[in-house]
Amino acid sequence: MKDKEYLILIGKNISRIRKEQKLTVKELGFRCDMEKTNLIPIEKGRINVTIGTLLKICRALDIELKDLL
Amino acid sequence: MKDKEYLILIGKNISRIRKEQKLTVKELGFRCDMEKTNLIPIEKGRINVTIGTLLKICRALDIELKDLL
DNA sequence: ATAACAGGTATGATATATCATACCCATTAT
DNA sequence: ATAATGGGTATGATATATCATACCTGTTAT
Repeated sequence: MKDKEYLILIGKNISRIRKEQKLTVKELGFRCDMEKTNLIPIEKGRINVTIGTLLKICRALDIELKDLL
Repeated sequence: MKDKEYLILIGKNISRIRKEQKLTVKELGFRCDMEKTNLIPIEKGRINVTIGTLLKICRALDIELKDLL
């Protein structure tokens, strides 16, 4: 799978799980201390996100990193 | 698990799998078009590596991203 | 109608991942 | 002895992830 496809998949998983938990992007941003201007592109798969950032998001959603892959 | 611990774990897995395949850092670098000055800190877990970089390494080692977590 | 909210984009600033080069220290081979 | 090799560090340059602010659009609530 190409990088971009992989990043899009990860982003979709974040977006899906966030919505399942009835969270807005803003609320997720508050939980993991991130800006929505960075979260939205991540959910869209436009950013080559780091492991550290993914871990922050995972903790905010109470999931494991492998749940995003 | 803390970010740093997670990054160290990923790095150890890269290093272990590379050695299992009898590859030097230089050879791995050649395969994934990366510098050893960047690969070594990644194997040490000192760098907050991106998904894109991990995917390059995974392709060079013929493994899946989840194999590193 | 309009105020509040949610997702989304644009942009400039800052932090840092990655590159490129040079160098050090052990170990191994000649 | 020394040349070659492998892991490792230091550093300056470049690319880009992330922050911070401002703004737009559509939807919902009052």
